[in-house]
Amino acid sequence: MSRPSDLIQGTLDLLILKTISTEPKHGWAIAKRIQHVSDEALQVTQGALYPALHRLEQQGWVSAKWRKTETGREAKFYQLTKAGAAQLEKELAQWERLSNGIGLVIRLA
Amino acid sequence: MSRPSDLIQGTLDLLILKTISTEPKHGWAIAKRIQHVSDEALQVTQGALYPALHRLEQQGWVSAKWRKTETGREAKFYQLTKAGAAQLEKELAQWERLSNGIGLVIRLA
DNA sequence: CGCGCAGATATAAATAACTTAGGTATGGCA
DNA sequence: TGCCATACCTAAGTTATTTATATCTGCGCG
Repeated sequence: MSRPSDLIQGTLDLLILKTISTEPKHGWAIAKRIQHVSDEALQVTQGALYPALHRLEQQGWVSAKWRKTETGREAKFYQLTKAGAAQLEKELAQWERLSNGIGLVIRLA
Repeated sequence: MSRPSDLIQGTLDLLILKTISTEPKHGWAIAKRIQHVSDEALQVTQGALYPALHRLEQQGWVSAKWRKTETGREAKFYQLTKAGAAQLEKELAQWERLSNGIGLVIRLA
């Protein structure tokens, strides 16, 4: 089918929201974090990352502020909003339901 | 913004291949089976189903034959080819890797 | 001191997979 | 006879991605 992507279509929002749920992070750090935490299974390219962040911001699920990183550079920090937290819950539930459904098909074919 | 779809993008091929891995089935039956086995979590609409079947056939992963169903109707039965079985293995491995990666992110944020 | 690289942002064009919305045909049953 | 469930199919539109390109800046190194 398509190229061996390192992302499951439609799960990026979930991944981003979850990744900033503990504390605000900037885009670059979010991508690195997802890669690292997933044990390198997932990879977030910049072409997917930034559009996704802008989408989330437009939906009001994250808010952005320019700030300095620990290394002294300017970066845009994204923070989960209240609506974003609610959305995260929804997406988590959706993911559980659907991925579990796929698990059933795989096991019971 | 992930409309509440009843399918995870990119997993339909896997679901179909797996569903016909035990015995050939026709399109309609494949869709019903996926819905049922997934405990109604997954839903395969016809607009997604038939293009997917044709894709799989073009790739040489399934072969199709017209035959009669148990209820005496003509239907197109899809059977997994050898290449299809190999592809199924690939997609299973890919799914395990990626969904596990998402699981990690969800748990370790 | 200049240069390149890693960190950091961003967008545009192309593509793939889906949703939505049609449409056709047939056998069985009320 | 007329409708419903079964069974097939396609086209147009939407969306999230991939691939490719572009820009800016601190820092380390020769």
